[in-house]
Amino acid sequence: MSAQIETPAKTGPSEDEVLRQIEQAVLDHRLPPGTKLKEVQLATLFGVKRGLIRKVLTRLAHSRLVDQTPNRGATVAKPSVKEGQDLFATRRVIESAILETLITQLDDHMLGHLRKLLAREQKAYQRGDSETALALSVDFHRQLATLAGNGVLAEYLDDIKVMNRHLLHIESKIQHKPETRQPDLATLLRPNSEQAPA
Amino acid sequence: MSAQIETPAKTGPSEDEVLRQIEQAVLDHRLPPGTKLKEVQLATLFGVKRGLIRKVLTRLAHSRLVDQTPNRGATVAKPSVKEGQDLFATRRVIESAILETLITQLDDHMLGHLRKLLAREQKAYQRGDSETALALSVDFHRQLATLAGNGVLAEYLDDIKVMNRHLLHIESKIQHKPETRQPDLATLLRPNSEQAPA
DNA sequence: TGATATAATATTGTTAACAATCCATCGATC
DNA sequence: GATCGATGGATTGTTAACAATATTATATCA
Repeated sequence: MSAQIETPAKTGPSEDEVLRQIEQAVLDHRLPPGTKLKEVQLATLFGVKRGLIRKVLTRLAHSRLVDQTPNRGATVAKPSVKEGQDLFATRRVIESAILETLITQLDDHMLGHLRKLLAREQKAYQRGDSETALALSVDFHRQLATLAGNGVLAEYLDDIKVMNRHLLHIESKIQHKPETRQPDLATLLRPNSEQAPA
Repeated sequence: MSAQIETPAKTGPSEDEVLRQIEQAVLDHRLPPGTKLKEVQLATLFGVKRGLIRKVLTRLAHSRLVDQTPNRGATVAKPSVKEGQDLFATRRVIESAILETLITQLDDHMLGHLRKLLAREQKAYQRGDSETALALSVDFHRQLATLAGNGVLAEYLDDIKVMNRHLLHIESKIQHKPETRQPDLATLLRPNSEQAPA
C-alpha cells in the first residue's frame, strides 16, 4: 500500500466563502450589472455543487445584489436610478437612527474605540488603498450599529452598505461604459482566488 | 375502465400559501414560541414536498419569525425582551421615515385612497372581525410605504410589521409594559383624528 | 427577406434516495 | 443512583437523476 491515500475529500469552499467571492466580484465590477449568473457554470467554477450555488444566489437576491426571475435564473442587479435613490435614502434613515441611539450611551471608552477605527480608515485612504478603506468603512458602520445595541438595525445596515457600494460603482462607470457583451465568468472570478498556496 | 383515472394531480398549496398559513398560525399563537417545526410533519400536513417546507422555513427565519439552527431544524422564534425592543425601535424609525417622505407628496387622490383603506379596517374592527382588521392594517402600512415610493423601506416595514404582531402576542402573555406609547401611523392619518396632536 | 412554426439544446426547478447528524433510550461501571 | 458510552430511531442535509421551462437554431411559407 502506498503511504498516501489518494486525496479523496477535495472539499470545496463553504457557502459563505462562495457568497463573499461573488459579492466581491460584483462590487469590484468584474461582474457588471446584467451579467447572467448560470448555476452550473458557477458550480464547476467554484468546485461546488449546484445546490449550494442556488442557496447563495437566493441570499444575494435577498440583499438585492442579484435579480432572480422564476425559470430564468439570476443576473447581477442593475438598479434603476429610482431604486438607487431609495436605497440611499433608506441608508440615511437607518444610520441616523443608529447614531441617535448611540449618542445616549456614548462613553469615553466607546469613543476611543471608534476614533481608532476612523484613524485606520483615514490612513488607508491616505496611502491610496481605497479597497481597504472601503472595507474599514463598512466595518466602522457595522460596529457603530453593534455598539448602539440594535441588532436589527445593524443587520439592515449591513445589507444596505453592500448595495450602496454596488450603486456607487455603477454610477462612476455608467458614463463611460455602453452595453457590452457578456463577459467570461471564469476569468472575472479567477483573479480573486485567495493567496492560498495549497 | 373506470370513469376516473386514478388520483390526478392533487396539486398542493403554493409556497406563498404555506408561508402565510404558518405565519398566521404563529401570529395567532396556535404555534407558541419555541415550538419545533419539523419538516416532514409540516410537509405531510400541507400535502407538499419537504423541499418546499424547507424554503418556507428559511424565508420565515429571515423575517425573524423562526429560529433556524444548523442540523437542528427550526422553532418558532422566542424573542428576548431586548430583541423585542430593538424591533419596535426599528419599526418606529422606518415608519417615521416613510411618513416623512409621504408628507411631501400627499395629494387629494392619495389621501382619499388611504381614507378608504382605513374605513374598511375600522369596519372590520367594529364587527369584531379582528383577524381581517389586522390583515387590513398590515395592508394599510404596506400601501403607505408604496405610496411613499420607497420600495426598500416598504419591504423592510413589511417584515417588521409581521414580527411586531408576534411580539405583541407574546408580550400580552408576559405582562410587559411598553415604554412610551407611540401613536400608530394609522391613528395619525385617520380622518377624524381627535386625539392626535401633531 | 421576414415572419412564424418546429425541433434541438441549454438552463432552471423538483424530488426521491441517500448521507450525516442529532437525540432519546438503555446498560454498564463505579 | 449518577455518569459515561454505545445503540437505534428520528430528523435534517445533500445530491444525482429527472421534469419543466426557456432559449436558440433550423425549417417552412407568404
